[in-house]
Amino acid sequence: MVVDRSVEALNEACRSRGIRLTGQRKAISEVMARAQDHPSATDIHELVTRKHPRISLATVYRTLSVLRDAGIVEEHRFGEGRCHYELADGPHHDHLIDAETGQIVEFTDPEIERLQHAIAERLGYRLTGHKLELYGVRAGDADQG
Amino acid sequence: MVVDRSVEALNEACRSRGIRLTGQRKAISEVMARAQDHPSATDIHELVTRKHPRISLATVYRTLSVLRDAGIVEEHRFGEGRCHYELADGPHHDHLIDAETGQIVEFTDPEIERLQHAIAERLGYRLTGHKLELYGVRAGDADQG
DNA sequence: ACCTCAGTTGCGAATTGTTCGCAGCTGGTG
DNA sequence: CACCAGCTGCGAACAATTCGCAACTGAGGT
Repeated sequence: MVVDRSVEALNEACRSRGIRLTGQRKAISEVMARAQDHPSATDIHELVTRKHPRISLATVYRTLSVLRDAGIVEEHRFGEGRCHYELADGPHHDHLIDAETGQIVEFTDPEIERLQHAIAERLGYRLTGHKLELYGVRAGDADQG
Repeated sequence: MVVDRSVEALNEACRSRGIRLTGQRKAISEVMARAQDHPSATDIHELVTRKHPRISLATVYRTLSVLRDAGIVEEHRFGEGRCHYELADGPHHDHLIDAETGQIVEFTDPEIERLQHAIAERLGYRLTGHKLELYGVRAGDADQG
């Protein structure tokens, strides 16, 4: 799923798009590159403070917006209030959220992608984006009945 | 898509669940019954004020929560910040949001429902809920090139 | 190495959407 | 018709995100 997670690749992606490389941005890229989950802005802020104790949450938000607009990170709004972020460095995928633990599982399904386009077309629209989230509990777990 | 939209049916649904029927709640039910779109809490508040000029936005939120928990209305979080509400009085459907106008089109697709279950199963989960939103622009409109 | 300045940052305050605390009110039951 | 659990209005509290502004800093040119 991950094509290239090196910080240098992210920095290069920024340079190529004319995004100035500051210490804060490099630190955020580093955190994003390491992240195995889908951290929120405050999660990221907390992690980045290890390297940049005085970095502001606003800067984290601003940087994430810049990276989002550049197509380098993806922003997700799962269920509740806050946004979650992940690198957009692999092929498209959707998410299944464990309703009990909040754990997020990534998956792809070409069939469902195709269907979404077909549905939009059927309704007279050209698909420009979509959001598919599945919520579930681990099969065979205690809460079955 | 709509099975029964009469205010009396909603009131009865409340009574049968032990939800006390106040003037405010009846007015909110009335607004929801009439709504052809997917109004936000403030939309609903604004409409309800016609009948109850002193109703508080907090009451609207509280009532919507009560109705949501009772399974009488559904709460959606499309793209941006605020929640949108609709009666849960028909069969399940998903939404396509016009990326330009914000207009919401409802649709159902048994195939996609089936696929979602299949995917969850494949990942070792039992599907308990899902969210599918398509974003698109009207095909053949100006912004094609 | 140094200058320059547009772009970036930190701070705290503003915004937006939603919820809470509490004193007063009210539906529906006896 | 009285009672009281549950409901309401109000304004304040909250949470996530954005903004305004003065100070700072990368990276290109010299």
